Amino acid sequence: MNSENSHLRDMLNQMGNNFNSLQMHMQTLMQQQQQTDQNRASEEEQRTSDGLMEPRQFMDLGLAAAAKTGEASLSSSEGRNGLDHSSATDKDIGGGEDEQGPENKIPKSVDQATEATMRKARVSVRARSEAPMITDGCQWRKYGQKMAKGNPSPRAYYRCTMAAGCPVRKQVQRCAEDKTILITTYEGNHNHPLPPAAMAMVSTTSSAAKMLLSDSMPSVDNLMNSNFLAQTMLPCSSNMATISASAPFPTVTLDLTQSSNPLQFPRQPNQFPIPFPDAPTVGNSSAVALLPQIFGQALCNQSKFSGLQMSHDMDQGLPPMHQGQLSDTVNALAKDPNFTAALAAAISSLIGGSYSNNGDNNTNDVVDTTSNNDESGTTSNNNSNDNHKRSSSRFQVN
DNA sequence: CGTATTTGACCCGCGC
DNA sequence: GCGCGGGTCAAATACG
Repeated sequence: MNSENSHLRDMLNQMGNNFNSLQMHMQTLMQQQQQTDQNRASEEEQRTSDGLMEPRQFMDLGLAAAAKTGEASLSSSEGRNGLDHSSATDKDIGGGEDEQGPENKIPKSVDQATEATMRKARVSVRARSEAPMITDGCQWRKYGQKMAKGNPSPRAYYRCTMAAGCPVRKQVQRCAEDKTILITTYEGNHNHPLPPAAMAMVSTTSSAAKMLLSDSMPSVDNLMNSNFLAQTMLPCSSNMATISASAPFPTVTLDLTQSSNPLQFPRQPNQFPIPFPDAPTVGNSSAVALLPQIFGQALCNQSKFSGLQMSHDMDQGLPPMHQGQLSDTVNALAKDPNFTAALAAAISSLIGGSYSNNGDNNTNDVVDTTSNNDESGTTSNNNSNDNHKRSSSRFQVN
């Protein structure tokens, strides 16, 4: 076990280094790409405003409209919240998007754009759970509850109480179609250190959020095309993760339910699936065992997505460096749930650390990946320390 | 008694 | 301008 452990540590170090270099390379390339995209998008916008048909045949027109309005409402909502005025003023002052030449479009850097959207990005997780709220390692305080339209179950609003002034909030609601499914939507970034259990989860879906944002921010075209590519190049049946460009904010949906009935949760027409290969089946009692596989798939997906985007955005295309290596590793590890739980936490923490090293300190969109099934009762929230301890020890690496 | 939850009121954006 | 719906606030209440 020790030798294997050290061997795996080495592998993790290697992966971390590779990831860092890949991440930096990708950022550099994306910055270059955005310059050209800005110009091209502006030209295309002018053409379409002249009454020409949209050339994107595969694209849902509703989604296109939603994505565009989403971009606009994003700016306004940013301004309302007073979180980032700098990014909002550009477009607000500019007024309309028409009649502006390419030189009038202020090219926002990828970092700026991603950071701004990151605050508004949402990560939604669907998980089967009988408990009223799934445990994610953070402490939450309920501050509201509303009946949402079209859903008989109430929607609960929680605020992170691990640190004073932490802006992270989450909404918890049961699925209207299947009440055993708990939909947890996270918004915001933690401004405080997180316990290991939370870190592991944060890192995983922070990757998903980053994937979405880095992809969708530069232009709507990128969002459309890369998702289209993901759909066509990975024609798997599972409906594991979904990127929604529907306004007002970009949302990553991680579906941990793996419903046996694909018709049970009809996909919204303006959502594009990102299928994962070999997705596991999750039952009510095995959600915890799913965790390492979720991590693995998030990592795997991130790698694949990078590859997709690169090959699409850049003519020469950057090889998906660690794709095969990573998926092999993950698949192998996934066969031992006990060990992989710890390992997955280490992997995700490593990746989370690499983000921090890139000057992205608090871009952690937390996501539940566990279902707390050992709770009884349906009206009480469980944020007890017992759960924290259980979760922490579950992911500890010796 | 301190803390967490409940719940009606309130605010705000959006569509008509 | 008005109504609706989503989100938040805060006083009242419950709980340990």
